[in-house]
Amino acid sequence: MSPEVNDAANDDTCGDPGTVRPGGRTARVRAAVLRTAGDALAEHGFARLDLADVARRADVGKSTVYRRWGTVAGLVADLLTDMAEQSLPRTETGSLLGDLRANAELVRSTLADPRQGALFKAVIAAATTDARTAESLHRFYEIRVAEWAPCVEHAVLRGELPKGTDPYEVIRAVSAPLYYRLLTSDAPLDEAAGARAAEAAAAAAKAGVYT
Amino acid sequence: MSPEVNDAANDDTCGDPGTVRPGGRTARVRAAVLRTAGDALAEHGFARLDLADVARRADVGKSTVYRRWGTVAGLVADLLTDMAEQSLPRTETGSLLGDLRANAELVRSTLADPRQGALFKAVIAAATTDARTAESLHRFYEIRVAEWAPCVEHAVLRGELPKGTDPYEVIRAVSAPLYYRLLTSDAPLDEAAGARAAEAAAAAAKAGVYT
DNA sequence: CAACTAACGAAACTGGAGTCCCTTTATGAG
DNA sequence: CTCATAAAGGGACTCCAGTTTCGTTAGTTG
Repeated sequence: MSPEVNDAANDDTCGDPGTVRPGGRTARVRAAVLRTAGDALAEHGFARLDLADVARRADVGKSTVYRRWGTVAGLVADLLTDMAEQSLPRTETGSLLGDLRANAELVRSTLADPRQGALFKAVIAAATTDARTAESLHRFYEIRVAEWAPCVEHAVLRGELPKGTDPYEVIRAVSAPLYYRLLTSDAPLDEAAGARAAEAAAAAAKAGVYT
Repeated sequence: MSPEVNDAANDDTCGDPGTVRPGGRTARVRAAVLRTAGDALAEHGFARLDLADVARRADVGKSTVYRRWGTVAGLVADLLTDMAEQSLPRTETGSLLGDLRANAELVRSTLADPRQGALFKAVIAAATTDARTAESLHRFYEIRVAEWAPCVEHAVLRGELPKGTDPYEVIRAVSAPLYYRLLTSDAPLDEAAGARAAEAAAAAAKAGVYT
């Protein structure tokens, strides 16, 4: 199913729809569909998302959506790629704890926001279903983590953390408890939770757990 | 929809199907359906689970499944209730780090197991869709966390941790990075990851983060 | 500014998930 | 053991998500 890469003799311009002629209309359709998909995901969650409804709400032909994205999982994967491209600026406070607190607060406020929180939940749920979607999700988080890793590297250079500390693991340690709470508990994601996440990661890193 | 509790004048024996006459056949059907549902969830994930297929594979009438559980979310909620009842024994090693390591290894090996890991992913995904399912999931984790909280309480009594440490938060801190890795990364959940999770939680707790 | 064609849109079609209704089974009470 | 009925089973029916087809629109190229 779907246009796949054929064995040989296929060196002509044959890509997925949207890649060969990415002109104005195509881009407009993509933007409208992705925005609508985000809204629908945040509203009804991943399971109740059907492409026909997205097409209707985005004022786009139903067959267009099915042709370009095919399945819910495929659409979510593309949405994640789009989200990964929108990079957020990182603040630098000068101390490890300050930086981790800033990161924790950014993550916390995002997840605590009703729309964004629901969207992230839906996207994580979608990734459990489809391998391609999972790959997109993993790449998304890899990019986000990499954006904040320099904070930890600087802390190592300043001597705040032991040499050989894995910067990625420290950043992940900040997010982990927030996501865990979002998914497995109904407790609110308040600012105290964010602060605790940052402090715990800093304490563990200073103890040399992530070397 | 579904038989709900009516306001008044409903004091006769009117419960959801399966509660009034929970005899052999009814219990057998429930067991068969839940087992099959677990298998199907682990195999295809939450999105591709349809009750008709579960009924077929469980050798149970389709209408029976729809009558008793109604929706995929309802079935998963019941499955979670069933899982919560199967309590796992807790080991006690005598030191905080030892206990947390044991807990981490239990969680890690469960999530790393292909079938169990996929099942947990699916169940978490299902909970993002339906409020009742989410409630069941939250209760499940509350029970599991409560089972291990005494380890932390004992550590406080032994003087290993500062007074006023929240036992639940420490136990959650052990699981969080493992679940975060399961859901947002394709890195394997090896034993080192489990050990690190335990050590990080212990270090943070000793630093007084969870007071 | 044509001509070409990639991509979109409208509408008919289809298969299977979910519903309904009636029949059969077997549980639990007397 | 017998009876009343809770619950399961079977199968026809409905409805809509997803597919297919074909005509239309609008980027792209020379």
